[in-house]
Amino acid sequence: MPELPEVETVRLSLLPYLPGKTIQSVVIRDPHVIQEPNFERYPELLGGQSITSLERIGKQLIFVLEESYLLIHLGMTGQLTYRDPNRQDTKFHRHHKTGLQRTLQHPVDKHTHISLEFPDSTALHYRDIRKFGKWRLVDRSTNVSQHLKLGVDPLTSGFDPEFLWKGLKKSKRPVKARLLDQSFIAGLGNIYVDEALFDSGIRPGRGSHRITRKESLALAGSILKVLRLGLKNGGTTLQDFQDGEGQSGYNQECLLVYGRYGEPCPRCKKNLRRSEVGGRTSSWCAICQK
DNA sequence: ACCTCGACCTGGGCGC
DNA sequence: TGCGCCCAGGTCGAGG
Repeated sequence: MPELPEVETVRLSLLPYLPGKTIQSVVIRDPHVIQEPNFERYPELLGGQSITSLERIGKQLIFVLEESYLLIHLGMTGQLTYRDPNRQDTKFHRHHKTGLQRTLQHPVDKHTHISLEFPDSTALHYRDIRKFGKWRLVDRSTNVSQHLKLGVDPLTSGFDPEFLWKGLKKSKRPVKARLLDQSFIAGLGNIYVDEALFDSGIRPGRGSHRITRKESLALAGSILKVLRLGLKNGGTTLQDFQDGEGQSGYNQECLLVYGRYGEPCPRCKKNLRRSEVGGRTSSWCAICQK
């Protein structure tokens, strides 16, 4: 689920609430997603620290604490929601599948594995159905990009057509697989890669090293275009995604090719093809993408 | 050094 | 209604 626009949507939605809050207690119901250090030390290490700011590199969320970085990756189904018990439930806005209210009232259920509790009785809940998410706690001296082997975030100044072209030249794998490599570009996933490749007219199976300089220029623009659109639409909600307040995104309504194989191409009307590229299901147009 | 593949999980949708 | 199969936004590590 969560690619760069979804993770950024979560970050932005939590920004009004978390910075300045002090972590009073940590409730761990299922330590499955906690990587390092051992989860038993979390209450001791996190308790009493306050949250300075919230940052993001690619799909990685970074809680900047006084003495640590709390690194949270949402995996496929991770959700972070802020609960304020003083806010009213809004019964008319329940998620059609999960039943979760679209307010600040994310109730603890069997998938809510970790909660950070604050002195004002509000809390940050981590819910993750498939448990592919990961929590890590590292020292503030850590270089997060280096530590997690993350490449360039496309929404930063390090990302430009020249960087893209040079990076694409280095691999003979399919261009789609290269774009999904988080140590090259941090933040793209299956949805936005398919969308960007369609927008720039490039087949996902083309050899990465065979993408021309001119195509890289178009592709760089398309990547930014689809990511910004996703962000503007509050992320793509296929099943589970919601922001920190429980709101679904609506970018799924703007996807042109992802998951639409068999349907007519929005540009030429010939049916979109489906194939497996880099181990991921891909949707593309044999006419519009070369 | 590179790449492909399966594993890690749970749940939804579909065909029978 | 129920079972079994396939599929899903993402990494990771083992092995070729």
